[in-house]
Amino acid sequence: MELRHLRYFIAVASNMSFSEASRRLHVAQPAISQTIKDLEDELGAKLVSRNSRGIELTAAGNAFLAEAREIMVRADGAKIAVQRASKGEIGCLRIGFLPCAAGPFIPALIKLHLKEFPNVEVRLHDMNTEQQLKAFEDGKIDIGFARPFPKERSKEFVSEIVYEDHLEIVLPARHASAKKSVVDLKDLSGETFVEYYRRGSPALFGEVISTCRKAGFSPKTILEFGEMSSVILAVESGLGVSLTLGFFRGLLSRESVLRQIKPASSKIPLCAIWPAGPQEPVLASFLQTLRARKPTIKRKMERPG
Amino acid sequence: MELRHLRYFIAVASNMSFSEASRRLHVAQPAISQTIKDLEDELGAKLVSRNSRGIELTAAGNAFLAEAREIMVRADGAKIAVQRASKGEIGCLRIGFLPCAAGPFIPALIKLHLKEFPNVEVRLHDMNTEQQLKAFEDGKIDIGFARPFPKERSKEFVSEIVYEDHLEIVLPARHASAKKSVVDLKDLSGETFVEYYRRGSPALFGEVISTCRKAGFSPKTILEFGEMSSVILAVESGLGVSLTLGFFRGLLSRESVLRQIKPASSKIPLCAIWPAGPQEPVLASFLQTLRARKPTIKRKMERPG
DNA sequence: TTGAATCCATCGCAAAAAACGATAGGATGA
DNA sequence: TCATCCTATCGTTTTTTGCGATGGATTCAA
Repeated sequence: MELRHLRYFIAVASNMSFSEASRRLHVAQPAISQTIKDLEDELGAKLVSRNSRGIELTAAGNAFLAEAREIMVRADGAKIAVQRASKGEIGCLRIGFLPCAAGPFIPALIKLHLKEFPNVEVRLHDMNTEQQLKAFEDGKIDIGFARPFPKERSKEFVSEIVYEDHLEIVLPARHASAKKSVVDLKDLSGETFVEYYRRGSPALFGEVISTCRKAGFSPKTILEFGEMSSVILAVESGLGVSLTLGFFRGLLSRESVLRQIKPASSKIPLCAIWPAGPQEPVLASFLQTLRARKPTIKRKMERPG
Repeated sequence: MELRHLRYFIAVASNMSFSEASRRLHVAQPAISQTIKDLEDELGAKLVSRNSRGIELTAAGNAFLAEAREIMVRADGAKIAVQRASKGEIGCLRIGFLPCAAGPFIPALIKLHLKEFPNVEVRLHDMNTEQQLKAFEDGKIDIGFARPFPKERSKEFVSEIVYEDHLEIVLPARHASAKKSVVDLKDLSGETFVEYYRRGSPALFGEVISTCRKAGFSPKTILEFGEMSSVILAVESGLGVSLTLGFFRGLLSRESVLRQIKPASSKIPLCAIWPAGPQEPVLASFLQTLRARKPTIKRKMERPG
């Protein structure tokens, strides 16, 4: 049985005539007769009773007609589903993101995307950069917002910088250097550094170290905390100073200040990362949304001025 | 697009391999490749991404797979529906019946039939014989329980006697003839006859007349009533006597009696009637039930002894 | 690194299926 | 009775489908 049999049978049943069906289908009448006969033979039951003067459907024919129509509707539905899936209008998009660095702009971005693609299912998974790399290997996410992946893996992925930040220094409000608008990092070589824990963000931690090196020293003591708010609290309690990302300024109270540093750190990018190679339409359309939104994200996340 | 495309695609997607699908389908691998390609061309989207070492479904492919599976299930369902319809297991059976003569056995008969064919939809329509004839012409019923149709229409129908009854006489309990066990109809030639109205059952009415003729007279006065209970009531009120069917004995009170007559009337059959020609399976299976039930119906409806 | 194995795509040809045109048989209606 | 309309059947042509052979690409193992 093929859809052709159903198409012909539906035409015959709808017009109650072989010859009318043949005209509608632009097919010769013997082809219709033959096809209906084949269908009846395969099903093992007469579907049409051929009386003189027109035809009638048997009970089996009526039952089959209803099913056949349903099938044709679904066949059209299948085509439409493919069209829509291939335009990225339907499907599932699994997003990994760094909660601290991407969390602030993710909700608005998703909302924007769903406005245009309301039938896409979005799943958010908060993961650090390391976890995202693994999630890609396991095929668990389609795109990630993370720090750059190790260079040796870069061929497997495409990435695009969403925004960049710098390291700045958090000082207790009463600290001597707090009066300057740009702090010379060398002046802090004797301080205890309070930082976000290494494993949580190796790239960030590494940048802290190398920025100090660039200033000509290695941090004497480093306290690591697993929560950024704990880091700030420690500074405000006078335990030390912290080199951290500018956009954390929102967490500061009156007890601490954020200052630019000299020498400046490298730029610390937050990237959108996805597997190299053929790209699913849901992802492609999401990337379009992301690119359109990027200026807004940059404005929000990068240090003003 | 044909079901073949769906079958092949489902096999490819299920096995995640063209060559494995070709083995399962007992079809050469190039045929699979070509068919999937044709399908993709028609849908205007890649369904399968051919990587080295195995293949992957695209988002469009996944969307299509779900639909395709659904369609194949429904296609099987359509075949099954036809099988069942052609065995009379599903469908709709519209029954016309004489309420007085067929009503008493119809419920049990339907119940019996539905026990074996629970998915048949039964619709009951109470109609007199004349209405049933018209209902057949309009294609409104599939089988009728009625008095025999006029001979000139008999070629269009097949009929089968369900049970037969005789005319008997209903007399007021105090009537002179009520003492006899068999009443000589001649003795009643001067009586008023109270009968079920002619149009309601021409065959029955005609038999009343011809039975009187057989006894050698024409009824002097005939009162017609539209309800059998009114007929009985009239007799019990002393308005006359009534030649009627034996099985109405159930309606009688102490005020009237039912007696056999001499000469006996012709047998009055109640028939199952259906259109000649090809016969729908729902009807065929119902006829089987009817034939199996007929002895019980006869016992119930015909006069004992 | 090389050779064997596996996988999918392509090509030319053969087989099968579908469609066509002609025509026959049956019923209807003027 | 003849003309008309409808469906079934037959033989032929066209289209589709399938097969075998082959090639490029990749993987795995020696």
